[in-house]
Parts: sequence; C-alpha cells; structure tokens
Amino acid sequence: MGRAPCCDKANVKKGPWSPEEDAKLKSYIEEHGTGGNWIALPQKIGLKRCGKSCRLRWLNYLRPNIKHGGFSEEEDNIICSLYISIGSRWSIIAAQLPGRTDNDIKNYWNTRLKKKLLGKQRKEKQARGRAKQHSCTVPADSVVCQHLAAAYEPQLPPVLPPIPYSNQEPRFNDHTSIRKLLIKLGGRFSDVNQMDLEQLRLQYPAIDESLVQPTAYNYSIDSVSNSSTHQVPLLHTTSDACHFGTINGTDMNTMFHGGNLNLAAEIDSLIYENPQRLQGLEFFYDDIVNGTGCGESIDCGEMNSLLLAAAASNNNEGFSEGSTTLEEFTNDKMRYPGTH
DNA sequence: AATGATACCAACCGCCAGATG
DNA sequence: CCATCTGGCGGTTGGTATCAT
Repeated sequence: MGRAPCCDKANVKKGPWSPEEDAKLKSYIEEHGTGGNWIALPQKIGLKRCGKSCRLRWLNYLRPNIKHGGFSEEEDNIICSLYISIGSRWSIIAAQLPGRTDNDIKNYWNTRLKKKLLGKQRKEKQARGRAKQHSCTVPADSVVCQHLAAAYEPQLPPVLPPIPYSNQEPRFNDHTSIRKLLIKLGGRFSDVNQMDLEQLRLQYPAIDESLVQPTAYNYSIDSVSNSSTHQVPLLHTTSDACHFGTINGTDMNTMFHGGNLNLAAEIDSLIYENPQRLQGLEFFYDDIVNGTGCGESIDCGEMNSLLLAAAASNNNEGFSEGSTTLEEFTNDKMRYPGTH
C-alpha cells in the first residue's frame, strides 16, 4: 500500500512561482509565521500549491538574508573541503555558509565547482604532456579499487576480503572520530589534534619525528587511494624505506611525510565503512578504479591548496565545539548508515 | 540568423526519521 | 506497538539562457 499524497496533486499548481504567489506567501509568513504546518499553509493563504512546495520556495528563495550566486573563493574552499570530508550533506555544508541554501550549494557544486576542479586538473594534465609517465602505485585490483568500483556499480556484488584496517581508534560512526576529522579539516580542537599525534607516534614508532607535524593539513584525496593500498603498515617493518611511489606526478612520500598518516588511515576507514559516500568524487579517482593510470584524479597540490585555504578560513569561523551544526551533523550521520 | 549543444538553476520527487494519535 | 502525517533531505528533472558552429 502506497502512502497517501501530501496534497491533492490534481488540484495543485506546479512549476515556477509567480510574483503574486511569492508576495502572498512572503507576507503571510512574515506576519503569521508558518504555523508549524506547511501542509495546511497554502489553503490558509489561498494558494494552489503543495505545502512542500511552499516550504521550499520560502527556504530557498523568499526567506530573508538569502544570497544567490557570486560564491567567493573562500566559500568554494569550504564547500570543497566539507564535501570531501562529509560528502553530499548539503544541509550541513549550507549551515557553514550563512545566507546559502542547500539547494544553491548543491547546484553550485554540480554545475560549476566539480567541473572547475576537474577542468583545472585536466589543463594541468595536458600541460604536463604525455612525455611524463606517472607511476601510479595503486593497483587496479586493490581492495579499495574494488570498493570504489562497487560504489559505482552496485549491481555487481563486491568481492572483498576482510577489512585489514587495524586502527583501534573509533571509526566515522563515532562522535569523536567525526570531530577529529573536522579538526583536521581546519577545526579548532588543537588538543585533540595533539592527541592524534601522540597516538600516531605510539602506533608507528619508526616514523621520524620530524616527518610528522601536528599542524599539517596537507593531505589530498589522492592520499585516500594511496593509503587504501595499506602501505601505512610498511612503516612498521621498514624504518627508512617507506616508499609510496608517485600518484598523479606527486611524490607520495612527500605527501605522507608532510601530512598526517593517521588522517589518511581515517579516510581510508571511511571508504570501507561507506564507499557510497564517495559518489560525486569519481573524477578524483576514476583512473584508479579503471586502472588506466592517473589521468583524472585531482592534482594533489591543488587539493592541498583548497584544503589549506579552507582550514585557514575555518580557523576563523569554522566549526566550534558543541555547535548546533556539529550536533546536527553528529545526529544526522546516524540516519545514513552508508546508504546515501 | 538559425540551430544544436551546453550550462545553469528552480522546482519536483521520493525516501527517511521523528512526532503524534 | 502500529499506522499515519509532516518536515527535512538529497537526487533528479525540465525549462530557460547562453554559447558555439
């Protein structure tokens, strides 16, 4: 048995809103509020619209202090970094950008930002030319590649070995872990960040202290694919020959030694927990999935700069401890156990 | 100038979770 | 406890504008 429709579809107007409809809705809500019932609202006003449509119109267009278009570079950076960290949770991302709606950000990402990043990367790729052969160390049949492929071809049941992830830290379905991830994207919790460093030192005693800086945010999405080959444990066995090879022309030794191994492992765990969350980022790694080289993955340095900029901006007005947004985020993630 | 391709974005659709009776 | 309703969310669609040929 299907659900009853929220409104009489046959007697409801659809399509673009007229200025008269806008005026009616706006003046009523400004005077009386929504009354806590969107479904009943259009009847009160005399609008032949679905309540959901009224709600959407108000939230995305009529509500005061709404900004449209003209995204700044800082906003771009925030969107990018949050998308990478939490995926397409537009409402959460929108909560970090005052005046922006989730719909706006979603559209902006899908139509411009994604292409902008990809376009830039393609240009640089072309500039590098064919002469330079990149040695991608991520094998096409690696565990993570199977996971990523599965995320894009859900009709094919993935054949996956047991998750070899051995980190004792909580995973992404844990508040602390989320906090830490956000911290590393530019949050303020330096105490926790320091804690990560201590755990890292304990976990990988062979790492040269000078290679692990607590302030380093410079990981890239490519580090996801790199860490996903589970080369991190190599650090246990080889104290000085931790060779990660190159991805997309970037020496991953530099990436990892200058970055945060623990973060890479954490992101790695996200992939295992939730491969679907990588949807929309295929242009970062489809080459790896397809085993066709390192053509389309976003340039490491570029993503670094984006993330660094985001980190800088977040230090000013990013997540704060106990914020409503973070709480919402924490609660919200329980609603999507890997199916979105 | 005409036509097709592409980009953009407002709005819709369907699903999910929480509230309520 | 169950069924139903509503709000909220993310994905997708379709109309319009702009660009390229």
